[in-house]
Amino acid sequence: MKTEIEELLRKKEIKITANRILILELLLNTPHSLSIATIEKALPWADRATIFRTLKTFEKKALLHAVKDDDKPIKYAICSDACEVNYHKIHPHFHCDTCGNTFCLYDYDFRLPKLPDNYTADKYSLVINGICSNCQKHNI
Amino acid sequence: MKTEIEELLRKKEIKITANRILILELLLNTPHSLSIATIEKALPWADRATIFRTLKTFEKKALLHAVKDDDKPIKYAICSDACEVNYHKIHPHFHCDTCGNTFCLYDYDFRLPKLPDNYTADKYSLVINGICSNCQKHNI
DNA sequence: TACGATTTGCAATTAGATTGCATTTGGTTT
DNA sequence: AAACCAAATGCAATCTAATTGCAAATCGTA
Ligand SMILES: [Mn+2]
Ligand SMILES: [Mn+2]
Ligand SMILES: [Zn+2]
Ligand SMILES: [Zn+2]
Repeated sequence: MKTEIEELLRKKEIKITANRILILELLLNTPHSLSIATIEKALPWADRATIFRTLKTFEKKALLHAVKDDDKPIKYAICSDACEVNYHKIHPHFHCDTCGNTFCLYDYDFRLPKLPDNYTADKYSLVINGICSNCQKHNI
Repeated sequence: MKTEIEELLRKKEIKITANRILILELLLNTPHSLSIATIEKALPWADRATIFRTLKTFEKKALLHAVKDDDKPIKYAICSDACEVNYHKIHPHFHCDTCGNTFCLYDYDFRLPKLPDNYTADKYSLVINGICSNCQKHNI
């Protein structure tokens, strides 16, 4: 496991450090996006500023992306394999009103409809709110 | 003009005050959403806290809605006529990378595609980034 | 081992949103 | 008109999240 993570960091040209390994491991093992505060709770020995800068580094290297839902602390999630430094695969996100988690919807078939005349688009952000598959089950 | 505004406030059951009239007038006369800071600049005599609470009041009464694009300060825009206290007409927003303004797209034909199994949606937020009609013209 | 470039830890700052509280204001009741 | 009450306002203070400065710790390499 740790080897895979180091491999990933190497591939993205990010210098390997203990902090980075553990933060990346946490993100990889979590099915939803995480905020700095949440990462801080999961890795109590880690410093907030270090987490912040680690996330920024990862973001710059297209290892993860910021997820901005309606809630306050910004969350971060691992990028798709397709993402590179100069190309980010845009995709919708789903925010569950029950568990509060926000998920990346990589397989959701969504395309932007034609814009009004004289408007050009280069990216979008779609956040859907509702109840996630997991909370659906536990709520019967 | 002022009479129309007072009429609108009356219809929404909001007590009429000087602050509210002028803040609402500004929002009505602006084609894009406005942040508290921007309103503060346009109405220098107004207090930030008062603007804040006025916007909250307006929001609660379905006179306007918060617009959350990728940029930091939250913006606010007048609601559509269809909006009521218990029903808000959801619509996409357009953020212009050139002028920085964010517009409501009331006439944009957008419907949420079918979600993955076991996911239910009750609302969404779509923000499109690009260049607006106005900046398009000035950029030839 | 010494050196130079990064990364890290800790404290402090910034930005924006939000609140407490005393005062003012506006409408209503004697 | 004077007293009265509730809501609105102004100003300062607080809170949360994001971000930065700087010195010490690290790491790879000469
Ligand atoms: Mn995502
Ligand atoms: Mn809008
Ligand atoms: Zn859920
Ligand atoms: Zn524009």
